[in-house]
Amino acid sequence: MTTSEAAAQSLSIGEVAERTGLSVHALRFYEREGLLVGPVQRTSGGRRRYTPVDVEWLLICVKLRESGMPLADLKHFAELVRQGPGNEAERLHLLDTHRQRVDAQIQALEECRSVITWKVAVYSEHLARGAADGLWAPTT
Amino acid sequence: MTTSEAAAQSLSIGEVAERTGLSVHALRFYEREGLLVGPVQRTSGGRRRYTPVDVEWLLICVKLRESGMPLADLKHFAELVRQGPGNEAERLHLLDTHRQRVDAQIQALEECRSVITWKVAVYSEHLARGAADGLWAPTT
DNA sequence: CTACGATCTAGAGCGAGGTCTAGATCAAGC
DNA sequence: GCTTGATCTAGACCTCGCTCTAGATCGTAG
Repeated sequence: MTTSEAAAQSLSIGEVAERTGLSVHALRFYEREGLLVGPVQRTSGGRRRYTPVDVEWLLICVKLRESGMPLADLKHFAELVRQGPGNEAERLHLLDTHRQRVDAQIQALEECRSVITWKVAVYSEHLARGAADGLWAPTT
Repeated sequence: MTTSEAAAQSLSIGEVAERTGLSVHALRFYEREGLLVGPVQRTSGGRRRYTPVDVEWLLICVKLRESGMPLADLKHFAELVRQGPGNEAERLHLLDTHRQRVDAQIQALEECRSVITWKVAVYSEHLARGAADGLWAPTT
């Protein structure tokens, strides 16, 4: 890839915000916090230029955050990647641990869902019978 | 139910904390914030005594919180219940809206899960092939 | 009666995860 | 050259949801 091709593919912070769903504030915050793998390139004027690899990494960050990974873990993962090859086992462990947490979360949510669904059914049934049943007094 | 039976069934804040998983601090906080349906009864000495109905409500609160309902919504729900019969439609709406959010959350988590699973598979495969493949450089 | 642990109130403090502000600079269009 | 909008930095500020502290009181076991 030539320099001009790289420049053509690179994106401004605003464009990256659009593509990732993160705010420009959050993007700068993530960078300060060391959550990115490399330092973001700058134009001669000092503006950030994100490469497609940067964006790919950010999209993964978004997925990990969305699923509840704390910023600290994300930072740790970024550090491992920065260190380069040799620590793949640790990266794997980090991801797999998180996957287990996500599984637990899904299960917990499904339990909540069934409790809520049951309550919704109770109210629906009551309303379907109409106000005629004036004595019904839901405790909750 | 006689007064003494009610007393026998009632629980101290510590016992309720155990049964609900909330801390005693959180229980007092919830009360202050108006998240409970009624005022908690007190002993002559001023200690709280929770009824089984209080505990049942708290268990529902826990499920709703666990599934991401904000305290403000929980408070709103509690207010509706406090107002008594007549607003069941609104309660239903509140719960059903939340159920939809939970569904969306579960779906989002499942997407995250599949992204993570894929990444885990990539690393596993790499590690299974061993370090012989020295040129492999994961971008993330 | 004395300890000692549980509970009380009011209010301060905290950690996570951003968000926003001020004031300056950059870059593109007219 | 001038205007306008995007971006820059450093750092203050915010919301949420508790958590903790201090100092007093209650209540039970010995």
